[in-house]
Amino acid sequence: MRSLKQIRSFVAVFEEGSFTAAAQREGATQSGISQHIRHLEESLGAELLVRDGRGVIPTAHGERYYGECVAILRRLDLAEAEISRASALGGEVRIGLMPTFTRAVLAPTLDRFIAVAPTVDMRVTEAYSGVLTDLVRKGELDFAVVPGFQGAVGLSTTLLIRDREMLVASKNRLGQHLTPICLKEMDPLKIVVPGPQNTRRRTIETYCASHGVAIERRLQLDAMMGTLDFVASSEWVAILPGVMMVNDLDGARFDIRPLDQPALYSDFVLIEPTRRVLSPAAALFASLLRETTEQTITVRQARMRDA
Amino acid sequence: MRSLKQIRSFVAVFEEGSFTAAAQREGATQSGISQHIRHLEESLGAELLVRDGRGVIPTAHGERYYGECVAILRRLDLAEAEISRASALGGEVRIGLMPTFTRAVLAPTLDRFIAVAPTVDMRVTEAYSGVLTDLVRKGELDFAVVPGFQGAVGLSTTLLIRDREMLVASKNRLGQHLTPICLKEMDPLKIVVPGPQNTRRRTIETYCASHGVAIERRLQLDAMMGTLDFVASSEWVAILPGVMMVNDLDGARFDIRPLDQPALYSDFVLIEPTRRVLSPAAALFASLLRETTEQTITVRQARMRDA
DNA sequence: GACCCTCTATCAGAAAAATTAATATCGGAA
DNA sequence: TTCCGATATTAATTTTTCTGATAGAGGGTC
Repeated sequence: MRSLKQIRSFVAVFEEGSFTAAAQREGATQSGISQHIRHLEESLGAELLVRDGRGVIPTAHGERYYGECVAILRRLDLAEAEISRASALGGEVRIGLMPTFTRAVLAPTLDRFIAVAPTVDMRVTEAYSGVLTDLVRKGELDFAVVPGFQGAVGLSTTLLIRDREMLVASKNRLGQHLTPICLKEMDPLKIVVPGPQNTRRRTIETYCASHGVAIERRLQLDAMMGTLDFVASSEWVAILPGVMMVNDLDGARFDIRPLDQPALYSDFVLIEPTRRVLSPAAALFASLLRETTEQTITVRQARMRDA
Repeated sequence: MRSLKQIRSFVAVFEEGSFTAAAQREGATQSGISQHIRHLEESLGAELLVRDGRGVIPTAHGERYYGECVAILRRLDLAEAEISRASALGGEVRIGLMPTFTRAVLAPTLDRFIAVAPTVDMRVTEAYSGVLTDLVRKGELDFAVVPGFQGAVGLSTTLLIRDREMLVASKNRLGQHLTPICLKEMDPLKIVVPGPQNTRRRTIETYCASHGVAIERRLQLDAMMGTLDFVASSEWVAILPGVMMVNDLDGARFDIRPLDQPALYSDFVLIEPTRRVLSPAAALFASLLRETTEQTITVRQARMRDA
């Protein structure tokens, strides 16, 4: 009577907030999902979801049942992972990274990963956090690394790294490379910022507003690589996570100075679907990514002490 | 791909140790069970059970997977119980009791239960522990109360009550009713015992052998009521759990004296299928049964102090 | 309020999966 | 070897699931 398909359908509808979206995610039709939910509700003898013409809202029963269902799916996934993938580093790993990570730490991580797990079919998607979050929830990525945030339905979150934010400008424009800098004491900034849909935008604006940083002009640029290129060849500056800039610590192209008074830190978290368990290969990649990132930060701190 | 039917089939085969028995329990055919297991093994890419011509033996993978599966089924059952049965005292309750319990504590328990849960369809099966255990494992009983023992696959065990064993004889044959008695100091016993398939047989033999109790003659009688009747009208004695004898504390029919030096205690446990969760009604009955039994024991202890 | 847009429910036919009964096969015991 | 009790296999059948089309319900907009 009860089936796992019904449960998976319910979890998908709950997380996506919509039958239609759930159908897409599960590779099914809206009609099929609708019937699964109906049968589930009938056999439980209780409503789980209220259809409100504009999507669905779970009932109290639905909320509780969802929690159990996710836990059950996860446990099943874990049990099966133990048997079939049993420590074999194979299969495919699909991860999502923001440009922050693809710029500098991806390459060395990949080097190490491929050396250890040569047979894994590796796929990296570069996108901004909103897109990555959706892809992870849909199950199209094993995990993604995104800015720390306040949770999302169906995702589990683990802190991967905490990194310092840097003021970046072209060479010889900021003075003492790699030494702390207090923005409040500078001339008004001509600053490049990402669009409002980007989590970083709010972080930066909040920092500037609450610490009296003067801004002369603001330029909205939603391309990370473009931002760096533009900054390198102009008098504009940008605020970027330090982890992006590890290959430019020599000062050949950029002046890089950590924000100070107060320092600004950004969290990056690993998100994965709660209903699933990371494969050994994916878990390995995640730990290598963390290690590599931590090493680059350590290297930078050493350089900063020297400077 | 994976389905709950497959998982339930696997759990049944594991617990019954046989495809054929599992098929019966699940109300399916042996062929269907066989296919479910095959699909499960194929999709996991691992053997779970070794067919050895004389039943099945789980592999190491099978053992681990079984544990997870039971936990998952139980959790699902719990989740659904919370929703559909939500504290409604209804449906049916099927329990199994040994004659030990049906003789004296069943009636008052039923009285109390029916007063509180008048709409429940109540079914009591009287049998010895082996039969009850099988019925519980097959899911045909919600729970049963049997002598404490060393676990069985697929069953969870909870101690219900610990009771003192009594020497029972017809009136005026044992001397001081309700006072402790040391068997070693008695003349050789003419004792009625149950057959070797009964758990009590071993308990009694062990006690007698290890505490120097002399036995003149032994009579094997596998009927509890018959035993009592025979004892009441002869010079034979029996060793019985105190809880059976609460209605005979007045000494009108029997002399009853607790074994002493050392006292002999018997545990009675509640067994239920691990994969399921007791319905609220069943749980209520279990707790009433325990309460009632404890009360009878308390009453007896008061009488014993007086004696 | 009429209209439109988006979402879910329902239905019947098509496809897929589970189930069965019959039978083959295997392994151990006498 | 032969038999017995068990599981595996197979093909036909039954049941369930899935789909595509369509109907209906609920908000937003003009």
